[in-house]
Amino acid sequence: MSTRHRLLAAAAGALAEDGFAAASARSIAARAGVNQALVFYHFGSVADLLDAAVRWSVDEAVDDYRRRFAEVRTLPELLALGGELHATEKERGHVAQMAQVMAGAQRDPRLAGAARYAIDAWSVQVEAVLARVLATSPMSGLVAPAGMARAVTAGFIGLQLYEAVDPEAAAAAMDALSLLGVLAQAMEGLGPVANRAMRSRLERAHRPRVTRT
Amino acid sequence: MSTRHRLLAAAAGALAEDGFAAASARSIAARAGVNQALVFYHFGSVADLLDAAVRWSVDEAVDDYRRRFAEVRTLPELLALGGELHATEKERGHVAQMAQVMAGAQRDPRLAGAARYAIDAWSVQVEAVLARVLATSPMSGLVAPAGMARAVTAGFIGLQLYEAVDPEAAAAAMDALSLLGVLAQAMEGLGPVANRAMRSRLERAHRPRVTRT
DNA sequence: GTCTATACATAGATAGAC
DNA sequence: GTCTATCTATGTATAGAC
Repeated sequence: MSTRHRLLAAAAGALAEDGFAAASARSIAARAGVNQALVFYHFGSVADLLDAAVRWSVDEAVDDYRRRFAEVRTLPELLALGGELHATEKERGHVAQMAQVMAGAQRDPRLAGAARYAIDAWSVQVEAVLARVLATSPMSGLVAPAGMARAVTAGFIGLQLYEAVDPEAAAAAMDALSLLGVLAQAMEGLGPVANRAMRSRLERAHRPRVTRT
Repeated sequence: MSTRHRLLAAAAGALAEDGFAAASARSIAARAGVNQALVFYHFGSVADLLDAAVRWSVDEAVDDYRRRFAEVRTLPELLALGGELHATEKERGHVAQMAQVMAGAQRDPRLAGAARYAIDAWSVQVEAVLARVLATSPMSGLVAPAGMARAVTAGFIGLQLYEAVDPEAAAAAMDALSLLGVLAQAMEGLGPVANRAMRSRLERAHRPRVTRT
């Protein structure tokens, strides 16, 4: 394993486990078992290293899940996969890492670029699933899969942050969310008549956007 | 305005605008226009000041919205209020501040306490609305308002983080979310027969929890 | 490519004058 | 209560030996 590679992995780990604020050149180098100066030799700056590490590790993580996403056919399946992803990635730290990157990105444009890259990478997967899953639903054509996918991904990151703050409450939140999938799924099997009725209700309710004054 | 008070406000502002990593005793004191040593005189440590500032500012923010939450009667209204809150608080920085606190909380137990306090404060408001709004819905009794409220609040924070990373995409995500409210609202007006049908579908689908092997 | 050594900025925190 | 001055630790980054 090359030093460059070790630094990438160490930076990703430092972000996930120690957080953005503690991801210094010294702590990353120590984690990688190499000298601190090599951070600057290989990547120029800590920000550059973090940027590279996020892109690298997000590519790896998404690759691992690409097949799983492709198998999803229903919304509850998507939520089940989300729950599984939540559990696995809590150990591996990929999503926690993203949360840290997004927090750091609030003031660092370079990290913001990495965060955009990461969210897009995950969202593209979710979007493909949503487009497939919602095609036969009364919601089809009314909801933009791209926007919904971003909402799902961003919301998921919020939940991941919450997980570290209050594990029990976060678990209760995940449980409650599973109902949304059940709800959408229940709409699927309504039959053509009820389906059309539901759809017309949705269209009528959706057009005049809700505005409060 | 007392020095103590100025420090609280400055700490809240530093968190929201400069981020957790940049919220140092010196930068906060500069923002408050007081000497750096006063942070330690009044609060003992930076972590203690941040903790106090978060609790103080969350109490203020929630107070501002208490009445508005109490007026909400439907899910689309809740989402509309959420959108408005998103817009106003982006300027005031209360939710961005929470995002920073949650990011910092990943490794700092004291900040984790503040984060729990903050999420609970918002969630209690959301929970009351959800309990009221869902009472007449086919979902009543199936979804735990407490868990759902936490999911909404945590997800909202994720969206707020996303806002700084990719404003256009975040706006698209908010738009897509508004459909969820419309969806639930459309279920409300289905009439008693369809309502019961929907409810039985939900109950059947919900009981045997979706598990993938 | 990797190391040691070091320059320099900024962090948290405290002592003591006022 | 507030200030100046200072200690100490840690951060980024670079120069130069190997």
